[in-house]
Amino acid sequence: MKKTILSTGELAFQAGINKETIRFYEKKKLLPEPQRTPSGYRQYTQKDLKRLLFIKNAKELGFSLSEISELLSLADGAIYKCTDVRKIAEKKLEYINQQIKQLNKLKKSLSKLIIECQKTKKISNCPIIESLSQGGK
Amino acid sequence: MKKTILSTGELAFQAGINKETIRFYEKKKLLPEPQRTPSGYRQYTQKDLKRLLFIKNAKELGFSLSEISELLSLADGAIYKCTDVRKIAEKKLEYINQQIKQLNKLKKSLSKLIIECQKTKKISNCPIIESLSQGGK
DNA sequence: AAACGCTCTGTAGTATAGTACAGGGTTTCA
DNA sequence: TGAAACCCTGTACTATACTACAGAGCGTTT
Repeated sequence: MKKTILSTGELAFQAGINKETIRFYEKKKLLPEPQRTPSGYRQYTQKDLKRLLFIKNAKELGFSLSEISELLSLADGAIYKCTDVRKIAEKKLEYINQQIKQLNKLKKSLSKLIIECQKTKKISNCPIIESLSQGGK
Repeated sequence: MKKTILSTGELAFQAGINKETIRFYEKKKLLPEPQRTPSGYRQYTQKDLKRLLFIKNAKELGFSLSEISELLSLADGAIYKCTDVRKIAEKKLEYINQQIKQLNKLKKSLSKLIIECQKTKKISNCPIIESLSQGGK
């Protein structure tokens, strides 16, 4: 039986997220301000837990908090457009592809330097250092 | 004919780097404290320019400032060991490979969601939102 | 009733890599 | 000589994503 009302600590535990982070997300408007007890303790619901897990999942998919904010606003709308959501995802995908491309380029350059370095018998004048010291890309 | 003594502004221009960044690198010990004129103006040499370009190149190769710091310390040593340098580069390469792997995973997940989203005719209940809302990876 | 643990608030610190600016002094050139 | 252009210092701000902590109040347990 799952509790319907959760304290900050319980919510944090259920979601596997730091308590402070929950307050941080509230400040960032990713989580709505919850009901409070008369003494001021936050009272979260299962809906909040779901939302928090949404954020967690989206983060794992590589979305930034501001992108997640966008996604949440869309999802919060009475009628959100699938295409709007897709647009964000596609933008992210494109960015990820660029990153992969860039990293592959770095990988190539770095691998080349490492191989050169391995072939070198010299103690000093490491090809990696030399290459970094010289101008030109 | 290249000037042998460069002011901060000239060095910045030659290296294609912001003036403030040069002071920042000095604070971070990536650049040594240069000679000064009697009135306190920094006097850089071609050696400093080279070092700055080293930093720039290394950054383009994906090294962080602290890694660059390590590389520079090695290069500064009277006798640095090529293998020490290579170790840093190899560590970086491994990290880059991990990043590529991780990004490829994200790419796959995101592509799948986008394709599902495209197939959907529904206005609401976007598969992307749905997927993010659900638990499980 | 006291102790312990939980929660509250606001502020400040962490890491990364800078950028911007205020308020002064210096150089250069017309 | 005086304005423009440059340089100096220190501090504060940017963005991202938290994390830590002090000092207070609340709630439960013994």
